[in-house]
Parts: sequence; C-alpha cells; structure tokens
Amino acid sequence: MSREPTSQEARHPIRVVSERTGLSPDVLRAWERRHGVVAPGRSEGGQRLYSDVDIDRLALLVRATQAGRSVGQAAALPLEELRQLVAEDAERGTTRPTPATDYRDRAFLAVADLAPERLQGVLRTALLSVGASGYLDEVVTPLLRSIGEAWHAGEIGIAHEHAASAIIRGELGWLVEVLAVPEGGPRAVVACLPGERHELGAALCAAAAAHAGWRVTYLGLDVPADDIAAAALSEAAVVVGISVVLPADAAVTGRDLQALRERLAPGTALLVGGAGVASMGSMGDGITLVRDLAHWRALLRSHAPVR
Amino acid sequence: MSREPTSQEARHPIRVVSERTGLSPDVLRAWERRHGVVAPGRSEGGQRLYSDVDIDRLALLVRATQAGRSVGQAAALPLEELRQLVAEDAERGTTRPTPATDYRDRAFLAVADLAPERLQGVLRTALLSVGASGYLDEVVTPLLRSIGEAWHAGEIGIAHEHAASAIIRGELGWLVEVLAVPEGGPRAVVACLPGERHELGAALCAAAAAHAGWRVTYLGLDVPADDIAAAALSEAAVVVGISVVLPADAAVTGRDLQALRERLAPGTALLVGGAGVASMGSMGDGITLVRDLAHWRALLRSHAPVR
DNA sequence: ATGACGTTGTCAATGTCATGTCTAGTAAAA
DNA sequence: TTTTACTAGACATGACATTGACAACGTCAT
Repeated sequence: MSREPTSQEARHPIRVVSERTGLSPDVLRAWERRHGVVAPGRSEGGQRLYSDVDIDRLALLVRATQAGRSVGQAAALPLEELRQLVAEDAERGTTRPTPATDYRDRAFLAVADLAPERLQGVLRTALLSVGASGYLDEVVTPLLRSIGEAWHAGEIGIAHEHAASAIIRGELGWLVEVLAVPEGGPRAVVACLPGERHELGAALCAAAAAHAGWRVTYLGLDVPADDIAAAALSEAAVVVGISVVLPADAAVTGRDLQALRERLAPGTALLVGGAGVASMGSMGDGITLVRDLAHWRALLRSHAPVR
Repeated sequence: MSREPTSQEARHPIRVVSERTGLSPDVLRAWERRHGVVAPGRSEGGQRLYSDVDIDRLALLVRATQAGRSVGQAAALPLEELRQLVAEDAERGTTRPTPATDYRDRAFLAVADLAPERLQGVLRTALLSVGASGYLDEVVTPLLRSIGEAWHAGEIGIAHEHAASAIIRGELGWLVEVLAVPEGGPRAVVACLPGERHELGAALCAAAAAHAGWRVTYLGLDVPADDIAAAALSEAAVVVGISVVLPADAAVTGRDLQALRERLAPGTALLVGGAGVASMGSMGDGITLVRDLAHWRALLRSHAPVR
C-alpha cells in the first residue's frame, strides 16, 4: 500500500478517457447509464473520475464492439471473461478479405477529396489485396467510370479529374513495369493516336496485357501511326493495341488507323477499342474491334503463340 | 462443472458468427429456418445468441458445402457424423490445384534449377495474381518449408538455398517498401538478434505487418538489443517483433530478449516467434510467443490502437 | 433435349430493438 | 466569463427478425 497512484485509484476526467478510448463523452455516459459498464468515482463537484482499470475495461469493450458484439452483451461480463473473449475474437476472427468495392469506394473518396497520395495508397493496397485481375476489373475500371460520371454531373471539378488521372496513369505504368520480367513472352505495343485526349484506357489495356504475361511496350498518348508501326516492327510485336476514347476528330483517327494497318506487318494483329470506336462506324479489313477489357484479354489469348 | 464459460453457453451474436464462418447473416437465418441447422438461444430482445458448439457445427457445414454436399443433406446429420463426413471429404478431395499451389511449384522448380531471375518473375506474378495474403501464406511460406526440406534431404545444395534466400528476401523487402504508404498507421519494428542465421521469417512477418496496414521498420539480421530498443523508442513503436529460428546459442538469445524487454517502454509489446523459440522454454513476463503467421496477424490486430 | 420441380442464395418490406447523437437546462471548473 | 461536465429526455440510425418472393442452378421424369 504505497502512496503511489495505483491502477485502482480514480483520477482521470472524462475528457482523457474519451481520448484514450476513442469514445465520445456522450457514449461514455450512455454506456454507463444504460448498461452500468463502469462505475467511476466522483469528485466533490460530482464529475466522473475514472481509474486505470475502468479505462482498461472500456478499451476492451471497444474491441468487443468492433468484433461485432453489442455493448449490452459485453458489458455484463466480468473483466477477465471480457479479456478472454476479446482475445478469442482477435484470434479466431476470420480476416475476411476486403471486397474490391470497398477499395473502389475509398479510392473515389480520395479523388473527391483531392488527396492524391491517399489515392495512391488505396490503389496500391487494393492491388496487393485483391490481385491484379480484380484490381483492374473491379477497382480501376469502375473507378474511372465513377470519375467520369461525377465530372459530368458536376460533382467534382476538372482539377480532381486531372489529379486522379495522373495518379492512376502512374500506378498502371508502375504495374506494367513491375510485371516486366526478363522471361520471354509475346510482345505487344499499346498506344494512342494523335488527337486522343484520354490515356487511361490504353494504360489499362497495357497493364492487363502485362499481367497476362505479355511483354508490353507502352507508348502513351499522341503517337503518330508511323512511329507506332516502327515500334511494332523493331519489337517484333504480335499485337498492336490502340485505344480510341475521346478523339479530337474521328475521321482523322480513322484514316490514321488505316495508315497504321498498311504499315504493320501482315502477321501483326491490330486491335482497336474504347468508347470512341462506336462513333467511327465499321473498320476496315484487318482491324479488330475490342469491346471491353474481357474481350481484350480473350483476343490476347487467341493471338498468343502456343507455348 | 466450473463456472467457466463453457462451449455450450450461448453468447455469440449473429454478427460474430457471420465473421467466423464466412456466412452472411441472411444465410445463417435461412439455414436455420429451412433445415433447423442450429437452434441458437435468444437474448431478452429476441436476438440470436449462438454457442461455440453452434459455430463449430456451422463451420463444418460450410466445409461440407464447399466439398460439394448440399446443406439440406448435411444438416440432418448429428455433429459427430458430420465431422466424420467432412474429414472423409477432405481426405478424398485430392488437393485441387489452386493457382497458389501452381505458383509455389513453379517457384520451387526455379529454385531447384538455380534460376534466380525466373524465381523473381514467378514470385512477382504470384503476388499480383493471388494478392498479398495468399502470396505470403500459400506461396512464400510453403516454399520456404519446401526449400528447407529439400536442403535437409540433400536434393538441393547450399548454393541453391542461398540464391533463393537472397531473391525471396529482396521480394519481401520490396513488398514492405511498396506497401509503405504515407498514411498514418501503428508502427512496428521487426528484427533478428545477433547470432541468428535465418532472416526470412522476420522478413515474412514484416511483409505481413505492412500488408495489415502497419508502418514497419525492418532492421534485418544481427541487430543488438540496444539498437532494437533505440529504434523502437525513436519510432514510438507499438510492437516489436523478433524472429528466432536458428540461433547460434539459445541461452545468449534468451538473455538478449530479457535485455530488450527491459529497455523497451512498458507500453511496447514484445512478440517473439519462429521455430527456435520452442527450444528456449518459457519466456519471461511481458514477452508474447508467436505461434505462426496467423497468430502474428491476430496479435498485431489486438495491439493496434483503437480508431 | 426439355420442362417441371426442389434447392439455395439473395433481396425487399416491415416492424422492433439497440445504439449513437443531440438538445435544454443546470452546475462546476478554468 | 467562458468552457466543460452533468442529468434527463428526444431523436435518428442502424442492426436484427420475420415473412415472402425471385432468380439461378441442378435433378429428374417425360
């Protein structure tokens, strides 16, 4: 029995307890009133004074509620049983994988908040949690759609859209780079023609191809047909992918595609996809239309040389 | 007949059961309604309260359905027959080739062929295909075990083992780095004490912690207790993880652990794991033994500060 | 092959209960 | 005086229970 303040002694005001447990003072009082969770002492003026044991118990209750239990149920337990219950929940609780929709929502919030580094963190965690295919199909693709819709609806500004695009383009490029292993694999060239103002579709396709085991040369925006053809030739590409989403002039892009087709080797497949192709009517011979990402993957599979 | 909470006692709300079994609350209620799968008690308010036995039974039913059985068929069985049925199915179910096992086999072949760059490629593709948790649990961990066994059996030489270790260590370190997002998160320090000859367990833990959202300071092999304590202090670490697999001298390592415990702040948890801890007998106070990677994750979760 | 049928997971509508938050008025502390 | 904390109550929200329905799927007899 020393004069040291022991853990049983009541001396913390409600403000401190609130900060230490993360519970608002209102909740602390409500829990006490409704379930008698703790019985803090009182000062002469009638203010609550919590002991360390009280705080310990409250922290355990917070964990119990986070594990899915109701306060009312957990509050009835004595301290030791509560401690055991929380330990059990922590250990036996199935760490269910976070669904891709969660990441998509969090990523969109980061875009809306104009928080690029948070967006990057969310995207990277998403990639490493759900894997590349889920990442591309269920996170990045719907995120791009959401951003587009929110911009049209005026919910986010052009600055948000540009900042997000920069991050997403960087992440997709990084993914292509990371997947670039020295092992052999069929080669693909992915690019956009001059006049195109939307790069992310192409970056998405490049990433999908890289994940499918292709060695991808990603050229990005604004590449003249001649240069694409030259790259395809020097890389001995099996497939050339072109993304047409927002062409400045559909007719010009159409002629560019024809020119590209003529300059490519006959054995090289020319795949064209994106929202912009619908408005361009039918393509010429030797040009395959890509409907969506799944179609792109299927076409890649069918063009890959048998191993 | 103690007052201990027995496994028969009904005390788990539906939310917890859902977390543990992976079944949605809807399915839990539907199974109960249609087949009387379990008969949970009720709280005063009428909410379901499941016992541990109930959860056991539900978990078995999940496995039975995953093995192709229908719920209705399996639900009619008493607990013991059900357990036997699941065991038989698990026995006969010839390890379906999941993608993870495929990557593990290819990675092991790369090790046996002494092809480090191929190993790196396989590991990286595996990571991006199955996600970080599957990668750590179902690719890297069994791969390490296979390498150890093959080396003991003389199937591969020490050169193979060293080359593989270098690559794997690099990949795990890279994973920690990639997951290091600027967002706030609890901090952990992971290291090995002097005399330790096996680094990969620690690297694995570091990667798992990073994936769980921790900011990890990975110190690697051969760090004196003083320096670990200093790092923990300067980083304000909540958790310090030490891996003991192949200590040169178990007694020395034991003393180092005691010294480390004394130098750490009281609020900092010291978690020690690895194959080598079993040979060291019981630890002192304030040192928690980690059984395996799942346990490590559970302990991290329970030490994370409340949000 | 094809349609009827049972099974199964999911969802919607509705009511009840548990819980977090807010308001008002008062008292104590800074 | 200004801020913080207290009590008592109202309110909104979310989780859970119940009932009923629907679509997808496999099975089985025609």
